[in-house]
Formats: sequence, C-alpha cells, structure tokens
Amino acid sequence: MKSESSGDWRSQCPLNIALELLGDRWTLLILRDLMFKKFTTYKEFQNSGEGIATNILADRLKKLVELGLITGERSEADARVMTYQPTEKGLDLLPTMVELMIWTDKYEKHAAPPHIMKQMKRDPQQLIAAVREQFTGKLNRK
Amino acid sequence: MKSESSGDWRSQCPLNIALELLGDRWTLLILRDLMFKKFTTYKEFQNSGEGIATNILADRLKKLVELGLITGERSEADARVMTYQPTEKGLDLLPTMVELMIWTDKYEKHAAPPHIMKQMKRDPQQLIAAVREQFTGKLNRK
DNA sequence: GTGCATTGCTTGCACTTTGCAAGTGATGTG
DNA sequence: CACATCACTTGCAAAGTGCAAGCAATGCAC
Repeated sequence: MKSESSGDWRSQCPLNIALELLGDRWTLLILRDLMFKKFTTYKEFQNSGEGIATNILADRLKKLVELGLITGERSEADARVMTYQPTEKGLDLLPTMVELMIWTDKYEKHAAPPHIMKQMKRDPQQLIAAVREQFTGKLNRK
Repeated sequence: MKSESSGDWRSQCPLNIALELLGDRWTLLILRDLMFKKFTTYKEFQNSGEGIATNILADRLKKLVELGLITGERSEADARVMTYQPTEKGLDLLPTMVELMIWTDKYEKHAAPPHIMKQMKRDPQQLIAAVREQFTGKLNRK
C-alpha cells in the first residue's frame, strides 16, 4: 500500500490531499454510520443499507485506523466483537459531511427526515456540536 | 452508463447520493481548477499539477456537464477550444471544498499559501462569496 | 466439553475503473 | 499548404471493486 501519511502526494494542494485520503465511495459513509447512526461494529456497517462488500469494508476500516480517523478495539464483553470509535481527526470531518448533505438536499431527491435537514441547514454548527457531544469524553486522545 | 440522475441510488441517504456523484479522486479537483484557479479549458485542467489522464478528464468533464455542475461551450475566438464554466449547482460545492481544505490544513502538511488558509479559516463565507462573485453574471441560468 | 451459531474478517475470481501511451479529427497559423 | 494545437478517443495493462465462499476465534446451550 502507498504510505500516504508520509507525504508522497500527487500534489500538495490541501483539497487534493483530502481527496487522496477520503475520495472514494465508501470512506465517508463508514464515518457517517459511526457518527450519525452511532454504529460501532463491523456487522452494523455491513448491514447499513448501501451494501458494502466485506473485503472493502475490512480494507477501509484498516485504512481509517491507520490514518487515525477512527480507533478499533476488541470489546471487553465479547471478544469476537470489534468496537470502532471516531477520533478527533475523524469528528473534524463532520462539517464536510454536513455541507455535502446540504448540497444534496438542495439539488437531488433523498430520504433523510425533513426536520433533520431543516435543523442542519438552519444551524449546522449546533448539529455538529450535538453529534460531537456524544463522543467527547470517550475519545482516544494522544 | 448508469443514469444516476434518475434516482437509482444504492440508498437515499443524502451523503450517499453526494458520494455516488462526487466520490472519486478527480471530480472535485476539476471544480477546484475551475473555481479557485479560474481555469476554463481542457488543456489547463490537464496541466494542473496532479497529472490527470486525458481519458479520465474527458469522462469527468462529460459527467459534470450531464450533472449540471458545469457548462461547456466552444470558444468564439478559437473553435478548437472548449470553455467550461461552473453553474450555480457547481458553485454550491464551494462550502464542501473549503471544509475539506480546512480539515487538511489541520491534520496534514500541504503547500497552500498560509495567508489564504488563514482567511479561509477566519471567514469561510467571505472567501466563498469572493470566489462566487467572479462568476455571477456570466452563469448559465435555467 | 461438544456442537452449533456468531463475529470479523480473508480468499478467489470475474468485472469495472483507472492510468499510460499513442493516435485522430477539427481547427488555427505561418 | 504544411505544420502545430486543442480536445479528445482508442487500446491495453494494471489496479480497484463486487460477489460468493470459506475460516479462525469466540460465545452459548446443553
């Protein structure tokens, strides 16, 4: 695998770097499940609705951990279960995700609850803060 | 090609829809060139620094036009040259692009001019407005 | 403690997308 | 009219993705 965190990018443009790290059809969806749906396990991600292939899911989770966007730990209650959590670096993608959803809301038909979209558009920062709040305190801090 | 604009998505989640439309490593870079660098032609996109392959560039430009994010017209001065412009729908991706750049700025090394990044972080909306201003008036309105 | 189910993957293989190099047609230029 | 330029298109190899099956580790029922 290309060691992307060591800085060998196609270019040094911040948008390009972000796209090399996150620019695919699955990475942000896993973070959505983690942050908005409060999912924590492999199985939950797998049954999330879009039908991600198991090998892709495993690959993305591995990359997300390597990039420091999420943490993965074995559950104490059941050693089969892996428990994933967003890190600060991952939570800081909330504004991007929210802006993408607002854009879709404006131009494409979708099925998100209208009252959520309304709240998202009226005060995105408050919604972001509300989501963050559910994770602060149980973050892996460096 | 899958007729994505007719609504056959993997799921109806707005984030998923955005990712099916924009979730690759090149689409937003072309929009960046168009909006931030004020590029307008195929050749400029091609020499933009990241080294996009010509077939991919042609494919993405076609899709962007089909999706209504940009317009493409032949230049009056030189009939060989195609002139691309962002539409309102394309310009509305500026907030997403800005948030991605702010995220990269916080977590990865990059080479964007510090004073631009500073401005972007201090007042993103003003920067977005400044970029928009350069296109308002010459937009293709429906 | 044996059998069976569950969890989180890994493997194999077909198919699709991407990257690279070369080529092409329409147009402009000297 | 020859040659350059622009915006692609084509062919092909390599990489990435999707799907189905398999598998090791662990939990649970009896």
